[in-house]
Amino acid sequence: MTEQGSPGRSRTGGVRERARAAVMADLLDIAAAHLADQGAADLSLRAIARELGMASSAVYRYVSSRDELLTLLILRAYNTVGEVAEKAHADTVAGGGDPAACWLAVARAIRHWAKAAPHEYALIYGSPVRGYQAPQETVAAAVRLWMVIVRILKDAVLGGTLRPPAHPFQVDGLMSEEVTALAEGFREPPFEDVVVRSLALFASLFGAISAELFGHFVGFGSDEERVFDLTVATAAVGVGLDLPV
Amino acid sequence: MTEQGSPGRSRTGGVRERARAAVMADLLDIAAAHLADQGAADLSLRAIARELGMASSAVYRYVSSRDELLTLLILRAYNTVGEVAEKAHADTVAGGGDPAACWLAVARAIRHWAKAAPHEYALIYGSPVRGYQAPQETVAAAVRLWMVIVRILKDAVLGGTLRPPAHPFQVDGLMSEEVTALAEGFREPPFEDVVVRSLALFASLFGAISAELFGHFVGFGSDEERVFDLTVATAAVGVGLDLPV
DNA sequence: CCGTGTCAAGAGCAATGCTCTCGGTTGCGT
DNA sequence: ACGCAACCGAGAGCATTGCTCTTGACACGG
Repeated sequence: MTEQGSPGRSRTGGVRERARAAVMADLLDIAAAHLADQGAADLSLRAIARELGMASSAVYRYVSSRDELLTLLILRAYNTVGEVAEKAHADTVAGGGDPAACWLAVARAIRHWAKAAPHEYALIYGSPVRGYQAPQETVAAAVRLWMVIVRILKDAVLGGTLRPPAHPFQVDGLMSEEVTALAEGFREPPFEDVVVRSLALFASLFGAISAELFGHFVGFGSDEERVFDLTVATAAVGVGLDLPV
Repeated sequence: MTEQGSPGRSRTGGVRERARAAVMADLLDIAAAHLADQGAADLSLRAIARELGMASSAVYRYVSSRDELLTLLILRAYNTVGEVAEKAHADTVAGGGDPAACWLAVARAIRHWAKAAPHEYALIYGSPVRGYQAPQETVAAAVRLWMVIVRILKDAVLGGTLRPPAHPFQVDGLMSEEVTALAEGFREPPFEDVVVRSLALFASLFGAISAELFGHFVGFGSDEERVFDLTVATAAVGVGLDLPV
């Protein structure tokens, strides 16, 4: 962290840095594997070192602390979920789906990923770990999913498929400048409150997956996939999207 | 837990058991305090023993493992949130509020509790801890909140304030028997899909609080309370409740 | 009034995160 | 081409954790 990471003088891709990068990649892969089948709480630097064939102290050359490792894995997870969302969106658009179909596809895709990698999901959308506080890098990655939501809503407005709210919300000056800038196009009626409604989409997705994954919906429905679809669809109705379920 | 609760032979409140109960209460209080300001991950039996003035090994007379302590705290948290919800509901009903106002009040009350006790909230609604699996006892406590939701919806149907869905969902045989039994009264159109829609209410509440508490909405809105209100209200619109925001 | 059962203490084991120091190696600048 | 500085890995070590086992003491109840 001091300055060992970026040698500065050696601008050529030296042999040493290549080796370092390779070890780093191995380390991250092993860590991701451990995370995947044991969870974040049991992630042990010593165990990783063991599997890496190094002394436990040596891994500190690559990662300054356990928390930094977690941060790296968090970043990785955020980017994965961002890619999943973007891919599902692109695929649906390519298949001729309308915005509502897009949102359903994105929601399903993220749920699918979450069920396949529950510990990674929990790492980013569950309780934050120990004294961890999101570094600025993570927010950029985390915003990718929300950007997909905004894009879907924008397409719906432009395509005329977004049902205007029956009871619009008063949202003057509620959202921050950066956010309204990112969501350009939601200023005039009847869609001036869509930006804040997009958060409901986010929250419902997040809440539905967490509830299912963390066991709060156990025993409620026989077909969890359909329960999920309908849960997400209900929230979407409130935003003005009628999902094809 | 075994049979100590029902003394059997010593029907008189024995001195010994009284002392035991007192120590147990102290232990739980200290554990709750540690949980409150350090989080579940840092909860240490040794630290509790220290504060209790006992040897670390002695606490195992009262609690068989760290996980059992966590379970006890989880139970306590579930009951707290259940009480909070029930009280908010009762107060609003007493104040003459309609079902929509009830749901807003309940949602706000739970958010308020969550912000005051974030670690307890995370304990039950965040990522599940280590190898922990919810014992049967916890589900009864966890269901209290959902029962409040169902009651609100039932009152809305009976009072005629629940807007029928524009596009009803096909829900034949989707929900389990116990659940439909608990939510008696949601079988015939146009409200046959309200039970599954109630899960959307749950998920949106859960998702909105988690998102705010775990930092996923940082920098979005200037007034977090109002963002929360509108997020919950959006999902409620999808269920047929128009919250007074 | 004494035996039984409960309690607490202490030592100890296997882990963990992290630090420090010590050689060995590499590679860049002079 | 060489030497020094940076880098890298190993090992020992500290403080901490959960949990177990054994031992001694106390209190309660017959």
